[in-house]
Formats: sequence, C-alpha cells, structure tokens
Amino acid sequence: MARLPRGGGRRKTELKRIKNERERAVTFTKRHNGLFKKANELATLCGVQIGVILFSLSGKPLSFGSPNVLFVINKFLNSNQVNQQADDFVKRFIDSYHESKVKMLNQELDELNEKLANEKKRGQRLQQHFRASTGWDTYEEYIKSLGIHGLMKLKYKLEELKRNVERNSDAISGSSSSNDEYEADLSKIGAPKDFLKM
Amino acid sequence: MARLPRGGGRRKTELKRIKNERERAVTFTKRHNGLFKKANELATLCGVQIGVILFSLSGKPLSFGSPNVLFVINKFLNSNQVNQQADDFVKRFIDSYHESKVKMLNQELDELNEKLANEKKRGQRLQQHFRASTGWDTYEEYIKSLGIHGLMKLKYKLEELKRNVERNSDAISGSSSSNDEYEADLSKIGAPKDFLKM
DNA sequence: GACTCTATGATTAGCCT
DNA sequence: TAGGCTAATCATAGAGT
Repeated sequence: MARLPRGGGRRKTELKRIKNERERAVTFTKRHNGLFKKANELATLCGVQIGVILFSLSGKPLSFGSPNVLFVINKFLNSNQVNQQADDFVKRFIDSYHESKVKMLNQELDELNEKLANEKKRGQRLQQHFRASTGWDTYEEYIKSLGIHGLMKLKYKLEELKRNVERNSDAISGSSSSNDEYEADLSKIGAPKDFLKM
Repeated sequence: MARLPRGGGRRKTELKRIKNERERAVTFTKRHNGLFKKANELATLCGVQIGVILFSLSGKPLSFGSPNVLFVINKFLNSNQVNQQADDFVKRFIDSYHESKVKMLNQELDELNEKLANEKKRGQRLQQHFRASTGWDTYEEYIKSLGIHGLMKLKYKLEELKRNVERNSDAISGSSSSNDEYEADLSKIGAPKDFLKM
C-alpha cells in the first residue's frame, strides 16, 4: 500500500495523432477501455441503448453494445435519421459507402455462387438482345437506382408468381411474342438471370 | 472571474439506473457529450476509425463517427468479425439486419426517384415477355445473387458500351431478333430498366 | 432544456516492473 | 504485451442561472 512516489504524473495531451508508435499503442489500449467503460456507464445510468464500434491499430474490429452492437446498428439504420445524418460532410463518403454496400451484398452472395455456376452458359441470345437495346443517357445513376429498387419489386413479383404457380402448376403465360426460339429460350433459362448475367 | 465558491462538488456515483427523471436527463446530456468527446480524442490521438451510436431518452438517434458513422458501420458489417459476434443471442437480429441493408440502399435511391418517374410508363411489352418466361426453381436465392452480382457486371458492360458509343455514335448492334416491334421497343426504352420495373 | 460554477471523483500520461 | 503506480488533468454531480 504505502508505495513510494516515484513515477511521473500526467501531462497535458495535445489533441493530435501520436507519432510514436509504442506510445500510440499504449494510449489506444487505455482509452479504448475507457471509452467502452464510459459507454457502459451511460447505458447503465440512463438506461439507453448504445453501440460503439472501433478498429484497433491493427485493423481489428472491436465493439461494445447495449444490448448488443448489431441491435443498435440495426435500430440506427432503420431510423430515418440516417438521411439527416448525411450532411455535407458525410456526403463526401457516399462513394466509398456505395463500395461497401456492394461488399455487404456480395458477402451473402458468395454462398450462392455454386448454384449460379450451373446457369452461366445460358442466355447468350438474351445477351445479344440486350446489347442491341442500348440507348443510355443516364445509365450510370440508373444502374445504382436499379439495384435494390428493381430487385425488390422483382422479388415481390416472383413471390406472387410462385403463389400462382403453386395453385396451378402450369406456367403463367401472358406474352405473345412471335419469336418462338427466343421465347423458348426465355422460358428455359429464366430471363432476368441471364439477361443480367452478361 | 472571482466567483464565490458556492456549489457542491462531485459525489460518487453508483453504477445503476438513475431513478429521478430530471437527474437522469441531465446526466445523459453531460455524459453523452463526454462520450463523443472521448471518442473523438481516441480517433484523433490514435488515428483509428470509430463509430458511436446511441439513442437518447426520448429515443432520438445520435451518433458520432470518424470518418463518419455509416463508413464505420459498413466496415464493421463487412468484417468477418460480424459472424463471430453473431452468437446465438445476436442471431435473432439477422433478419432485421437484412432489412436495414435494404433501407440503406433505398435511402440513396430516393434522390433518383424523379428520374425514374419519367420512365415508368415504358416497357410494358417487356414486362409481358418476362411474365411469360418463368420457370423458377431457386428463384428466391437467385434474386439475391442477381442483385449486385448482375448489376455490377451490367454496369461494367454499359461503361464498355459507352466507350464504344463515344467512338461511334451509331448504336451497337448484335441482335438478330425476328420480332421487329419488340426489337424497336427494346431499343427505344432501354430494356434492363423497364425489364425490372414491373 | 442548456449553461454556468465548484469540488471532487475518475481517467490517464509517463514511468516503472 | 500487459499491468501497476503516481500525479496531473479531465469529467462531472450537484447546485444555481
């Protein structure tokens, strides 16, 4: 208990990146624990939900959450505050945000690659069709908007179709194209898939 | 400057929910600012990326982020740590997590709605085509995989097409469909867009 | 609510093991 | 790399504006 005073005390810290690597690592450890502790105290004292995410010096993701990080992230993303958050500053990151969104989706798509491999050879005729149908003015923006918007509608439609098909095993028909071969190909391969699978 | 000392000092705080509502609100304000400040200091001193999300007593979402919250959230969700984080408890939130991803995408699509509105009436013939071409076995999973996978490839292809068009203002042709009317419609409206715009 | 103020509890920089 | 120590700085409870 009665230790002799020997160490140095605290020094005022300048609010800028610590250059010394060792010093920075020590500070990170101390302050990251401190931050999580503060977050926990706030969550406990005030009974609010908090999530803290940070990446260590080596890039490792660390998180604290009350009740848990994903819950908080989820609630946050579902709140329409996200739009309000996207002020001028944040907008500078929209592009990288787009990038990461793509990765988010790709991640869950990885597991589906095998199934897709079975379909790769099909739809070349549709591809030609598509190549011939370009009249793109604002295609770049359009591609983005087509993303989930189109997909969600398509999915909804497909689910509707599935319900119909379950009631009547015959395929639903509504087309009257005169191009029989094309038509057959469409039916065979599932148009949207191959249409996009250029 | 020379104020008379009159206020009370700090008292030790018990780490449990503050019952008095007013006191709790004051503590929340002070500590929420303190937490954000700490987060900012850590981000600055150590040059790491941090995101803090919390919900106020009234449920309002507040956040701090370096470089910004969405960036950190995305990076976190993309890190495979998420899977490790997703223990049994957390897994209950996976579904709503998917939901929120969709909303993130929709968010940035909002600004494109006006452009899309100009296109809504087109492509009904293509829609019929699509309706007639269903033979869906694994369509539900497929839709997901079609999502970004197909879109990214399509985007790439379109950029390629753009380069070609810039070199030769005539449309690129590769199709030989016998359905002239259909063909014309495709060319006119831009098939992929309307194809998905059911 | 949002600030102020003060006294004091809490955090942490620098140094050590 | 992690943990302990001390002393200085920082944060904040309680009270008032």
